[in-house]
Amino acid sequence: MNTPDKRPVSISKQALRRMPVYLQYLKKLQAEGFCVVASPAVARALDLGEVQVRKDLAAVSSVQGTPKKGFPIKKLIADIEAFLGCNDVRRAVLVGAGSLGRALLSYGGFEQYGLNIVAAFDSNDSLIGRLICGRHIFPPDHIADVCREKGIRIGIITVPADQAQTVCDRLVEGGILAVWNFAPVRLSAPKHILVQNENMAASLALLSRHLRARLNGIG
Amino acid sequence: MNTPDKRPVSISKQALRRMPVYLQYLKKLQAEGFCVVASPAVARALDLGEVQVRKDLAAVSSVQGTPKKGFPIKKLIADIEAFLGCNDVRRAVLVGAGSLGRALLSYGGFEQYGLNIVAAFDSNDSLIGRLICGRHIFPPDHIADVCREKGIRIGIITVPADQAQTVCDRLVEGGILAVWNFAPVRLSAPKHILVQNENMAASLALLSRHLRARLNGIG
DNA sequence: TAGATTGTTAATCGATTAACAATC
DNA sequence: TAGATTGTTAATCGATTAACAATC
Repeated sequence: MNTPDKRPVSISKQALRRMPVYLQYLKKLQAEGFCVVASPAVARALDLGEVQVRKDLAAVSSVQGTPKKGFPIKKLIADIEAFLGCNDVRRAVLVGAGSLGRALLSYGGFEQYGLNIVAAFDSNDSLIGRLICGRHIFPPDHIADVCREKGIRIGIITVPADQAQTVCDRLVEGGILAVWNFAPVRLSAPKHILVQNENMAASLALLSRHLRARLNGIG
Repeated sequence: MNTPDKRPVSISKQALRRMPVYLQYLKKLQAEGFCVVASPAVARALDLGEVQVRKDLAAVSSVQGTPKKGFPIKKLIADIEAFLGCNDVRRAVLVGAGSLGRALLSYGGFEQYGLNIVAAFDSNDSLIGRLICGRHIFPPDHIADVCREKGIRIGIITVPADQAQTVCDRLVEGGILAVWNFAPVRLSAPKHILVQNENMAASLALLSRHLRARLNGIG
């Protein structure tokens, strides 16, 4: 069992985003047979600052690191998993079984973080009733009912932009608490609902501009 | 024609990430028949700070905004597109035609930002030679050759984690300048290569922890 | 012991927000 | 004119980095 709330660990949003990266790397090290790792090594491997890593790990680790040695990998993995809530399984539904939706359905990697997609919805009649990657496809007007019945907390939106708001409303109606939005629109939702936008265009913009700078010698 | 380098417009990384969001919204407004928009309205619609929007728009707009009115939407769209480099088409290749790879191949939205995926690679024999979403699938050992021949600058990696580094090396060998990496690993590449990691696990971590806080009343 | 690594405090850097004069 | 919105400077906030004493 994990120390239940030693303190309300405060950590920056950015540090939180780095946690899955550490987790990934630590698991790799573990698979390779290592038992202990020091922050400078992690920093080098992941191309991050030494102090940053030291601070991040200190923030989530339940044990102190040993000077000259580092942290026990196994414990660190358990701590990060506990911190991220990988252990409490969270059931989610996905709306929009188009290509992106299916990609997410078939991707097994999210289970590692406790996300379990239990059902999917699509307005396409030819999909309804079918099983895609092991999930039943329901028609969109069942969204609220299914969510309520199964006590779902997370909704994943992978429909086109113009349908996203309607879908969001139905999810909220069904008692969802968090929305992971892949549609390129801002959704409006009650304040207590967390809307996390996945914005690939933003990344693309960054990439595109970097490239431009390189080619033109601007930046 | 756009003002060629009025100044080496400096803008924060965060602001750059917001640009596609503005672009999206402005296009929507334009489609609805609006010609002018003021930053407070944009701020409200996108749930951002007024000053932030004002500053962001001022940074990229080629014309001053008119007090009490705002900005001409058409011009603003053109400016943001020019700023992001949506006009210079950049050809890219994609490696890994699994479910995520196909999702990206079938997604038309990136063309809006000047990204054009011209070929794909996969090690699965049953896919090689086929056409997926209009792109030919080649075997992985042609990566470097194809990139060199076609003068490709961007490589998109959607293979499993353990193959990503090899793929990256081949792309670099083929003269790629930027890598958009969807595999959950840090890639090592020469310093002049831009590696942009698309990290959905990071978003999921944020979402998951928020949800946890809400449910447990931590934060 | 000597040296590497730890945890932490203080300084720096970057981005957001508040405040305000200028303008249509 | 009055009022809304603009652009910009200064203040604040948050995150990273530098510095250093403590420790195995």
